[in-house]
Amino acid sequence: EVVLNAAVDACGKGGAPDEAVKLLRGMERAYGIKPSNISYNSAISALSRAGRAREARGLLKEMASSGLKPDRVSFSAAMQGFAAAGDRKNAKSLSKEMEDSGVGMDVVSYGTAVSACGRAGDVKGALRLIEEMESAGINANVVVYNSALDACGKAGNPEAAAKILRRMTEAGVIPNVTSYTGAIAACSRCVNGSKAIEWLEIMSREGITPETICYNYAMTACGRAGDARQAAWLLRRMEEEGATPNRITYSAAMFALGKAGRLHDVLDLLTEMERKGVQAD
RNA sequence: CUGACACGCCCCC
Repeated sequence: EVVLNAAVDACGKGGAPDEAVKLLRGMERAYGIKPSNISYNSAISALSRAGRAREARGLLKEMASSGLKPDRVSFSAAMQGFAAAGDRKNAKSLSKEMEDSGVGMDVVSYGTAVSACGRAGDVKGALRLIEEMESAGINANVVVYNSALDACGKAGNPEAAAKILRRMTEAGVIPNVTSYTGAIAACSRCVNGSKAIEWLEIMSREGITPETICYNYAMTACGRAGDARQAAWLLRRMEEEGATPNRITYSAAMFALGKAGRLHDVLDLLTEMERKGVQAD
């Protein structure tokens, strides 16, 4: 039984949702083992991960009609399929069903709902959910705030990001790299390279070492702002600071340089990536 | 043994 559940989970994580569902269906027939909540949850999660949200929700329904009681994990796993697509409506309707069926929302299910807003760039919706969870006595954690920051990133709203960073700090939640990445992404979206660089400095000062992704967003910001010098400077700077440029870094740098007409520099970078063994595409 | 967070170009916004 544990073995079969682990197998269902492994199929899901390995990107084989159909196998996961097949195993779930075969459990009773081939092994005489009734699928448990964990079996269903693993299969639901497999479908959500594959972007098949409606089928995931279908399994959730089926679970209820087959005499099992969907739990918090079942609902969050199904919600995740919609959340990943930024489908707030369906995510919300599942959270409603969750409460209606007597399964309370917890920090993870709220986190999933906030991430639906995050992907959709819906800062207001994200903040509303945070208020709601706090008034329900559930404290938002760093993941929840990060999802709200992701909304600021997608919406290109660095002011809102600054506000959320302040707010989480006041609530005793320490921002991490992902948190600052949201703020930098917001600058990138709104074409503000120098503000992005400011955030890089702020986070370093706070003792959080910027990772490659942070520089990538900052370079994209510079590129969009038409500031190829800053982008090129960031590329050198990140290496000095110990961050490793990846394929996305180079494409952001090349985008910035190309836009400024510095084609020789673009070609130089291509050579440099090859020399460093970064795969071009 | 099961659930939530971040990256380019193009497209969308």
